[in-house]
Amino acid sequence: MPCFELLLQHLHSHPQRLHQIHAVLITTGFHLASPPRALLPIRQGSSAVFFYNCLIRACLRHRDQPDTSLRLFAQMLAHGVRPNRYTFPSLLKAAAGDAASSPSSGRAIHAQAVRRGLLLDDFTNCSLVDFYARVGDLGSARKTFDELPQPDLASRNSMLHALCVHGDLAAAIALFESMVDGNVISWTSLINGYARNGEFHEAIDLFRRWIIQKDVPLRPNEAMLVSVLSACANLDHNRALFRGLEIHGFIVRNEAPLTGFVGTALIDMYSKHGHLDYCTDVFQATREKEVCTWNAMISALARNGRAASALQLFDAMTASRLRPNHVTFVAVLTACAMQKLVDQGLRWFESMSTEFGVVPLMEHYGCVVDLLGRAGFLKEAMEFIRRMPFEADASVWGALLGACKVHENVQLGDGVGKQLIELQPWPAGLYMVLRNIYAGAGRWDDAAGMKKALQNSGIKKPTGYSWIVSGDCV
DNA sequence: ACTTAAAATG
Repeated sequence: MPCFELLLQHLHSHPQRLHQIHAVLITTGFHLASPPRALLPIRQGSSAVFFYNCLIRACLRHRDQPDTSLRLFAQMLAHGVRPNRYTFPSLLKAAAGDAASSPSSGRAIHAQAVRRGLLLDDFTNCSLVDFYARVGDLGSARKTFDELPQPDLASRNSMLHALCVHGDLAAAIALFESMVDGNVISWTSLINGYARNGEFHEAIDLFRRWIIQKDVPLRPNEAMLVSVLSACANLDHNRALFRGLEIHGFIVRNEAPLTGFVGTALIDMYSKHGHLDYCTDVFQATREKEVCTWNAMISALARNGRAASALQLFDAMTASRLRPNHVTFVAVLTACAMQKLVDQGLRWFESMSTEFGVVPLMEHYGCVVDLLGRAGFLKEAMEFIRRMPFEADASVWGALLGACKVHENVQLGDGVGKQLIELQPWPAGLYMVLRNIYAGAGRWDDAAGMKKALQNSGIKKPTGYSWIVSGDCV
């Protein structure tokens, strides 16, 4: 196998070729074969570490090869190649993105890092904290972090993000406020933490606080803009629209580039507040449209009663080389449901997997049930649920229930309601739909029972919330 | 020559 020597030399002069080389190695199954035979020529020495580090890094781009990074790591140990400080950050990142990873694989890597004396390396520590948080073990992330004598800014930002993701906002705020050297990433993490935990006002306020910081050179930052705009989109209040408009103005004034993601966030924000004309403007002004930008615009049209235009835009999207994803098809099926285009909707549902390779998720089944149900094909919707490849969840039954309500089919609605009783916990809107069905049929006792059940469940009924309007996928 | 922290559409 002297070819590996050649490969290594080639890598020295053409590092950008790494991905091609890695792809070839994967497809030929080389580095997955038993260790000693396949990679014999690169046993020890500094170039071997470099080679492994590069390959492990390449795993980050090849998502389709699960646990390859861990195999590579095991293999390098088996070869007696010693991992160094460049090894662990990539390894941990790759392992965290691997669905099969668990805290225990992290602990094995962690132990190796300790053995290699890398606990003084900021990069490795930061990656460890991040890894534990990403595989859902906040306790270990916290413990690792707390044991660092002097965590650097990146490690603190990692911890901050971890706390936000796991919903421990109090601890996140405490950490944030203790940081005198917080940077844009720290601010973005907490703004996003507020937003994803439903504290939209706080997210917007923190963004404004950041703007007021005069001594910091304000370079508008894409992640921060996206986070705060999504807070404006999700806040169901007129004030939120004005805040969104302000931020849009801020973007224009500061000549922040209207990237695909910022454009997406703006379209979504205007769409949720019913300003379809602004959505169109932003969509046109966004130069490099991402798939999500198209999705946001298609949903905006569908949501604001322009289903035909939504379907036209979907055609335009497929006509360009972009690949629609599962979100695209939620939007398309929603548009079909609103226009009662049953045949067309069913055709798209069929072709999404056969033609576009997008496997339908629960949401898509919910959309089809909504599509059939709205058009009055209640029996067919029921039949469709029976033939689903997996158990329908509350959102799917809820779509059918909504249709029962619209078409005043108390008998089926009653049956569906009984089905739903099996599925806990109920979404808040469900109680009200059931109540209305019973009330519409004059079954006041049952209706009152539902209202009582809602109160007992302790769920707050969101104001202005309607199961029917929000559609198929609640 | 190889390493760390933030973001979105349903």
